Amino acid sequence: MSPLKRNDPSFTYSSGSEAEGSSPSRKRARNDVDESFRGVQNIKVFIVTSKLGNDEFVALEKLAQSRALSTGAQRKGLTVLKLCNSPEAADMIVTNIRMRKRFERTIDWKLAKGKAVVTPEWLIDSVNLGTPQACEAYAAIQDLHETTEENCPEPCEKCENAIDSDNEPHDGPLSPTTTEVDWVSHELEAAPPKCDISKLSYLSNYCCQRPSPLKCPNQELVEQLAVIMRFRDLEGEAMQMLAYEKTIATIKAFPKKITEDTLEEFSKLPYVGQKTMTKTREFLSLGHILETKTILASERYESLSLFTQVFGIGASVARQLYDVHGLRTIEQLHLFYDVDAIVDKDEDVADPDEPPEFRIPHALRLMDELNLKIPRSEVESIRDLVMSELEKIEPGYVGILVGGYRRGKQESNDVDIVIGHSDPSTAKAKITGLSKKLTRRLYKKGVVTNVMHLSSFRAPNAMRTAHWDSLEKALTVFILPPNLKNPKAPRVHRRVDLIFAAPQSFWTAVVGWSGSKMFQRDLRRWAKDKKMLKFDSTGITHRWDSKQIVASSEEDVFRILGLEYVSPEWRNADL
DNA sequence: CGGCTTACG
DNA sequence: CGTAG
DNA sequence: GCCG
Repeated sequence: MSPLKRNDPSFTYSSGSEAEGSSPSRKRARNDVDESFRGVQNIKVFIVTSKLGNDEFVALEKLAQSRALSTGAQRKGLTVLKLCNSPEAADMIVTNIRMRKRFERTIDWKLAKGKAVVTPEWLIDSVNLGTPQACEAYAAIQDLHETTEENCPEPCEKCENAIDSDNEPHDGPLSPTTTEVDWVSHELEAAPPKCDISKLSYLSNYCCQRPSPLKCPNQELVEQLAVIMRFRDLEGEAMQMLAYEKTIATIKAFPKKITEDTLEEFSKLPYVGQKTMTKTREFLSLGHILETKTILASERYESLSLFTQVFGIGASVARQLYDVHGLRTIEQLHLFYDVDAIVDKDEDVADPDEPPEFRIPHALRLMDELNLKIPRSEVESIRDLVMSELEKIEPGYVGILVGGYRRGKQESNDVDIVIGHSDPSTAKAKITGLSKKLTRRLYKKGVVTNVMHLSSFRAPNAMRTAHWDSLEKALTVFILPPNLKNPKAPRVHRRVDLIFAAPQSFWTAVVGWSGSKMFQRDLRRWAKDKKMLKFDSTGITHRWDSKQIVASSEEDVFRILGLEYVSPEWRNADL
């Protein structure tokens, strides 16, 4: 039957996330932000150097620094990991040591009994999953297992769940009994799913209720349909394109290989109609879709695809270039836009303080580089560079890598970072204007070469009551400074999107910018259709009175919407 | 046959 | 119309 | 192109 069977108790109260208080909505009406966004919880972490290589230690330090995590339901606000220099001051001790005797030589045993003593994997998983993990599964020393559980800094619902599922052989994150794990490679791997995907259903009409992996069992069919989808887009058939996007999103969550045996079940899935079935049958019998083969063989598709790869050229301009100007190749585009001449002209008027705007000639020159995939390690380097620059402006900024990286993609097309501030009382002031300030600094350092788009907080809208836009964004081009380890490594221009979020928008921004595109669209569609809520870049608001509902964690966003939590690795509803 | 995310530049 | 997820 |  329908997977949408639950009646949502949270509907009446608009948010199931209130920890206390019998009339949450009235309280919120008084002061939205301060009531719901209660500030920072610091987790102080001490890392034991023994039994860690220097590189490993440095990597762990980086992980623990200025990292924003979401809290559980009981506490509201940001959780920030803080490194500290002494074990006495710490809440948690991270160690790679497993033997009690060796550990006792480093840390006083009585002291350790008052802390949570965990393996490096706790740090890695907590950062990768975006929320502090229950310590129980990560106890480093057998004899400290119980005290570690008791002293875990986030004793919330997750710990209860962990106890509930105690007898279950959870193949969860990492076995605490494992010794000598290759944890550096774990850091690079997609985080293991922590959501309960058994509560999701691939039959839902909304992809935000389905578990969508990065690669599905029918990935080849998806690729074939995606060609038709792109072609519909290029030809300006937006609704047909949308239909293919939805069909693809459905298939991404279908866990069975489509064969003659499963074809009937497949035909009943949402957004799988007659046209899809015809094409799927072709794929089953021929190994490809007939229309896809035709499209791929056409010069028109090849040229239009090529043209739209240039930032600033969409389907409409691409068609005009093809139909009106008769252009076919990138070389012809270069001539058409007179790239060399415009570059010279631009250099004459360039402001040394402000990064030049990004126009089509720039995009053309950099097209080859910008189309290169970015490995996860470089995504992380770019994040580290941005965060260290922010640290110089003022301490307390936090950043989360979002986009495809967060969904587990091994290679990204661009880098997306949501930036906030850990002190909610001053965060708005510290975020306002930061977009321009940061990009200017990075431009002067030679890291940012261009800014394609800058937006800032808008003035209050006269029509609506006290409603500020709470996102700033900077769409930029980066080039990293030479790598000291191998100076000869090629340096490539990269697209980097920086999103600056006020505290009340932080977690909705993280969810939105984590994508996928289709996942985000269906969250908004769900909010509208089922919950009478509006989900936009500023957050979630009631449609009738425009009162904002502030989410205090990523999971809170799902709770507010009355949805099961879906972790980022399962939000890959797009191709 | 209307609707399909939403906003900014 | 182009950008973003 | 598919759903309600």
